[in-house]
Amino acid sequence: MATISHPKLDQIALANVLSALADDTRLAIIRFLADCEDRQAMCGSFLHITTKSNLTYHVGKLREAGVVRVTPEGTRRLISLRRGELDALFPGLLDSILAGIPKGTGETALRELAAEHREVAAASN
Amino acid sequence: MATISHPKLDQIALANVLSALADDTRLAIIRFLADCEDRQAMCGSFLHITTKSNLTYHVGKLREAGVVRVTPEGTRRLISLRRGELDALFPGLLDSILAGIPKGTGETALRELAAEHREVAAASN
DNA sequence: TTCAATGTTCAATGATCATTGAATTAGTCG
DNA sequence: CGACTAATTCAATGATCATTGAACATTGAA
Repeated sequence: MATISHPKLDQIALANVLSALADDTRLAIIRFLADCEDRQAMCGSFLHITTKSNLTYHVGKLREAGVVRVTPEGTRRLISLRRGELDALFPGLLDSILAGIPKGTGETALRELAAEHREVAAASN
Repeated sequence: MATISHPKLDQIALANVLSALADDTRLAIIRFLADCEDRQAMCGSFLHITTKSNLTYHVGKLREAGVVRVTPEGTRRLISLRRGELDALFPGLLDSILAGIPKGTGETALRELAAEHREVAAASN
């Protein structure tokens, strides 16, 4: 496989970053990564969220938007937040988003969100 | 038309807000609104960005996500950022996004993009 | 070399998106 | 009333999205 490509700093666009983060699955991923601090996670760390091929898809989105860095290491891929770079480009953005992710986004959250959805849908008209 | 509906605070979800802001047209709109400070803008204020019916669409998106408040006033609709409410829910989010919107997003950008397009089209011949 | 573990690719599906323009509603003023 | 302004609705289009599962590729280790 060709080497994994990442956007350079000047190729990271706000709209793309927002678009990449505008999804519960991907919010769950970066929330997990933020908790990992320095230690890096691999794709398999997120299997509680969704399936493997779906993770490939979502991690790819995050990578292309410049949110995440993916490093091959043996048979795995180590994934880390591009925190410093994002902070430099959009100060405060990542922090405010991480702080705003509802607790439980991901696995268990799916059922909860489904319930919420029904309530909201019912209430909002 | 039935009264215009807006989500309540507890109905404003991060993913929806991000999704609403993940678009250059809508970024241009909120950038304009932020400049307006207290004074409110109407839909017509954005006709330099795109067409009327397209504005209805985008303003609707922003409203449903809870980013913007729309108030009928005579034959117009006054549009304002729900700044205080968003700041309370997601401190720092709106500011960091507003600060990160590239200068020229909107109108002028359209011409630039069109120029780019022509170049690309010309180059691929 | 064979195996198991880890991810990727691909095609298909259904959903949602952004854009367009014509027709329409709604409010205001002469 | 009738003309005017502001904005919405609607249908159509093409694009992109998220999800799924089966088949494939890569690596390290037995």
